[in-house]
Amino acid sequence: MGRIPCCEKDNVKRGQWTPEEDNKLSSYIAQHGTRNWRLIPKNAGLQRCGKSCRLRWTNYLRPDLKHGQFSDSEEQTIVKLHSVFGNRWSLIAAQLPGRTDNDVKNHWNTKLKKKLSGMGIDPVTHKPFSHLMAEIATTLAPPQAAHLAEAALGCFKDEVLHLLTKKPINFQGQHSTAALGNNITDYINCKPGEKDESVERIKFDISKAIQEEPETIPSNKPWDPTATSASIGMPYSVFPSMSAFQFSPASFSNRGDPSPWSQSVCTGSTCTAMDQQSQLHEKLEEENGDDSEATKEIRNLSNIFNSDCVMWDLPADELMNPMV
DNA sequence: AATAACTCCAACCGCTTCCAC
DNA sequence: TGTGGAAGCGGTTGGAGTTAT
Repeated sequence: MGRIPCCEKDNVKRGQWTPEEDNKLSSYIAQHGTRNWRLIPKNAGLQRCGKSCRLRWTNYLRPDLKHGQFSDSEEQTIVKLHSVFGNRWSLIAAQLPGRTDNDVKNHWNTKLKKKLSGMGIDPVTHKPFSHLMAEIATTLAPPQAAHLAEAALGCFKDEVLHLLTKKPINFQGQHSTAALGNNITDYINCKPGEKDESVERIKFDISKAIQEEPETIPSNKPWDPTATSASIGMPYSVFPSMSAFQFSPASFSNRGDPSPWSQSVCTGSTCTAMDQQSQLHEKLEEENGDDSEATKEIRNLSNIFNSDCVMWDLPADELMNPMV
């Protein structure tokens, strides 16, 4: 049963490559190219599996590879593309000359994920944790919402604890509007023995929010006209040039991206945000007339979402390998 | 100085996709 | 159209190096 192994496992060496092995592989490939990986180790005089040779070549020996630290702009590109494609490392790496999917994946797992968590952003959805929790509270009806909110708190436990205990975070005004932000600030400032109590308070606020009328809950949604830029509280200062680094459902609706990732992200309340926004726009026009301040503000928000500064609105010509 | 804890990344594993026949 | 082998891909692991206690 199962597949035939690509090589005799007993006769192949595993583990770290020696410089001598690297030389053998590099010089063989320089002469003969990379056709048929199964024959390469045999012909190059290596006791390695063909798969292992391929990996060593593509991830380390290839002359066009860039070794060393990722630059700020490379990190920005990874974050932007990850917000669109998720863990499609090869797709992301294709936009970074000299970087492999393994490089990108490792860098994401060891650095960028923590960086985003430290900024209060969920690295999976690219949304602020507080926004996710508030969204659970505002979009679901009790009693399911209570259980889901509890579960969500459990899911994000590690990220939240990392966020709260290791990194000093500037919630940029979140404290002034969001109850959850308030309690998170309390959590940061409280003594170690009081942390459990703070977690309980966060949970309590979630359940309280669930029981309140939706209108009374701070939405933390950037497309919500009642939420000012300060109340949205996106502390993106880690990437200085990413002031426009905002999550926006507009890109999904504008591009009609059929990828499973977009589809999975573009569900529930986030995907209907533009609909909600346009409905609100119409309603305000009816109530206040076309030139009222409120109507203008909504229009400005619409422009922001439709402009190129939105985080994952990468113009096609900016991509190394435009994706289809 | 010893060692425990943590970080990072190269390499491996197994599943999926591609392609020649 | 179906099949089998090769290549591609993403998740996971192991271990070397570094930092904290």
